[in-house]
Amino acid sequence: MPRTADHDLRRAQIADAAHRLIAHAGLDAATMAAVAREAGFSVGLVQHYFQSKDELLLFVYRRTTEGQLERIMKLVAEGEAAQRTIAAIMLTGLQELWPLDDRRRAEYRIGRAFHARSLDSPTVAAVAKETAAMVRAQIARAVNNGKHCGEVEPDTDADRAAVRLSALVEGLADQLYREPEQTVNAHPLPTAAADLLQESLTGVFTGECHHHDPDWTDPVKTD
Amino acid sequence: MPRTADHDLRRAQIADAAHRLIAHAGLDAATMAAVAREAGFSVGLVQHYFQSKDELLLFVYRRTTEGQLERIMKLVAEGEAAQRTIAAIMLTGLQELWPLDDRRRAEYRIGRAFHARSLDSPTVAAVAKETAAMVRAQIARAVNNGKHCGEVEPDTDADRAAVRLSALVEGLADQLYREPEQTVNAHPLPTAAADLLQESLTGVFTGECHHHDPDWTDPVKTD
DNA sequence: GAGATAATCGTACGGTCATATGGTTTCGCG
DNA sequence: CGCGAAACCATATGACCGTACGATTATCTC
Repeated sequence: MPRTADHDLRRAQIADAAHRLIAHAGLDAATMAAVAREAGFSVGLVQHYFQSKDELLLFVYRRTTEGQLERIMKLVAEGEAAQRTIAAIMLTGLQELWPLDDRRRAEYRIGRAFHARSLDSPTVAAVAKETAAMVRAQIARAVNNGKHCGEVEPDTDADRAAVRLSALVEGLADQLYREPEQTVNAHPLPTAAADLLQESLTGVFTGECHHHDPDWTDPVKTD
Repeated sequence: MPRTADHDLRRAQIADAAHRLIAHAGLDAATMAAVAREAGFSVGLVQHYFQSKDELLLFVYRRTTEGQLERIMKLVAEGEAAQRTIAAIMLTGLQELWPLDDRRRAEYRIGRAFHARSLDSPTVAAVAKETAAMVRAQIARAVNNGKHCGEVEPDTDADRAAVRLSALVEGLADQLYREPEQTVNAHPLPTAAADLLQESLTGVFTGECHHHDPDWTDPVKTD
């Protein structure tokens, strides 16, 4: 057998290079040559690991959104362990989608770049749809779990709340990126946005938690 | 004096052609050659009326957002004339920003395409910022007028409400485009979104209107 | 250690795009 | 009329990009 290399590692290195380029200068800057240079490989090698540029870009997009979701899941698990209220956990978790530091700003830029691409690329659109559905489903699940533990009124419409909250989070993300310096009544926008999100969460999670359902972070079942 | 042509008309014809192309197939499809063909002119003529492609695209973007704002203003004026409540007028007006028919879908696609471009182009970003600020300012103004006529509690924070409402509208627009078929508790998403917006408006416009201030639609003063 | 094969590289090819340039047509006005 | 300038056109230019392809290198196995 011949020379070997860690296939997944190479793909990750290349994807990371593309990730950096897209975050720094947009999709147009992520040419095959630029990605190869950034990764420290030749163009031919990038081609060796990705059959086409589209495949590479889709891989990067998937990777980025999955990274975000995983980080949120981790925060949820930690909040769970610390016995925090569902509302408090969500307040922290959802802010992972906001451009509040370099890492999240990069993810936001990538998300928005691919969002535009999704308008004309069915494959990218599918990932965007999937991700959005995932976020909504997790929120809905959290609300439903809130019912079981007493944080949420039993007649609350979880799906409706999920649509509302995810829309608010997405819209605030755009504003935060566009006008980070903006102030609302002397509060910087990041603070104001967090307040608004908390307020909206309080509108749903009106009660106090009586017990913790350790399963509420489980993956959504499609039953 | 030499041959004459309606300069503004030509620019509008070219911009319309570009508008159609971007709406139909994205910014990448709007090449100089494609725009010229769509408009029925030669490439040289397009160059004659726009010094660069960037100038053309910025012109198209400006035109599109201004068109949206004008349409909203018109709806507001009509609602004013019909003595409708501020909340009702806003419910109608803000939906102009949602991709609910071909025209608005086209505008949404253009808005999102340029939104991505704004991440790396300061000039485009400036227009996006301007537009967002305009929308927010109009909402804040409407809320303040609501205070004068009794629809809004006097201690309501108008700026805060404007940030919240504009974020919700923007986020719902994305969901509406991404998953128009989505249903929330047996309601189609467009209906559910309108309900959600109305609900949020009702959260701000809690009272009844006692009189109409005919000036509340005036352009925002920067005093 | 030899050869087989994956890993890696460099480059060439075909296409597209924005822009530059020079020419042609049209028409207002003296 | 005729001429000059703007309106308009066709094509050349130079750059860049995604991909194809052949060559080279390194390492695992026997």
